[in-house]
Amino acid sequence: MKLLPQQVAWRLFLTVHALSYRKIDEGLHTAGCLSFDDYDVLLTVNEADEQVMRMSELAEQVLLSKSGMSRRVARLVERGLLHREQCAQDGRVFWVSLTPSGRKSLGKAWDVYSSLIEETFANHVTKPEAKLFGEVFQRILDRIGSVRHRELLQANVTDEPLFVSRVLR
Amino acid sequence: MKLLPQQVAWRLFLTVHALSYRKIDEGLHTAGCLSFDDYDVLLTVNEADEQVMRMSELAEQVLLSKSGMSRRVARLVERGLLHREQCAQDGRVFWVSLTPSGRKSLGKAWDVYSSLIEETFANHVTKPEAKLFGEVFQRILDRIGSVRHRELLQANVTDEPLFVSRVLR
DNA sequence: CAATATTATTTGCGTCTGCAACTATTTTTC
DNA sequence: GAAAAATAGTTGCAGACGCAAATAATATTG
Repeated sequence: MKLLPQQVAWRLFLTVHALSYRKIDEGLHTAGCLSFDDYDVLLTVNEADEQVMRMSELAEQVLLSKSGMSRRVARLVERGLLHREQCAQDGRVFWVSLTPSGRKSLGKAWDVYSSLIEETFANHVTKPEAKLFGEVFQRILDRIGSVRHRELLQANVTDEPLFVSRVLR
Repeated sequence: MKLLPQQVAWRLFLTVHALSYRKIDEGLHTAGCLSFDDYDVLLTVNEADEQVMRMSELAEQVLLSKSGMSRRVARLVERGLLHREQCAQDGRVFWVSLTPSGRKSLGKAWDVYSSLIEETFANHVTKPEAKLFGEVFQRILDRIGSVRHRELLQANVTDEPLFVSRVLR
């Protein structure tokens, strides 16, 4: 049985993801940074309009269940990285935002994370290759992805300090 | 702050992975197939020499902890998909192999899985693009990956019935 | 060849997760 | 404007994981 190049690419895609994911998660851990998972939550809040998000939005974007996010945020609040405040207008809603300490942790993690991206991925891909990757991945997202993720991508051309998210698992 | 094309590619890479992974896992589930995780275990055994593996090898290749694999295999044995037998020469070792039922489940899952790969990935990538992807991903694996994974790749050119593994998480 | 070290696997324990049930707070409806 | 429906978030519970300790079997060593 012969595999198509697309199938081979898929398999390699999965393998590269698994390996680089592990390496980066390990790297962040040994540098004493946020875990990849926590990084993603803080980053998502940081990228939100007004840098504030409600629990359910956060859960949806990070692709964690509501209950999972509820507990994750509780831990991050506990650690002083997030702030969680009941909405005055609608008592059902809770607004989550970064604390100064959370912002600092995010920045520190990004320093480490960005060099790990280079190490495990960017250094092995030429610029034109990367551009093609971006183009094809974007095409895939446009076809299979939700609107939400397309918006996220737009952020890449703004002028603000930026972090690269793993966006979900 | 401006991101390099490699960084943009990385972010899109993660996003595509997260979305397609979810879609495929869901698809397998609704079709009543093996979960992605279990599929990976059965596939790894199926690809092993003599279609037999020891626990620790299996854990290493699927990137699961030894304890995790111990329990996962126990469940799969329970369900009649794997066979687990103590080695006669070395009583510390346990050989894991597919049962006929396990082989059948694997085949059925591949039918579903392969069409899900098309849907979420392959259909959106041209052959030349896929070839470039394969080339670049292989390059990355050669530089950051272990020998083990390179070997896995060779399998893609054999004549045997083949499955594409997600190989790890 | 018995005591010790090493190797392969499993178990105890604490953590994190998702689902479904629950609580709390609006919003709708009649 | 009170009862019912809807919405936002949290908790109970059971499943799965990783780490470190425990077990079981073989290998080494003096």
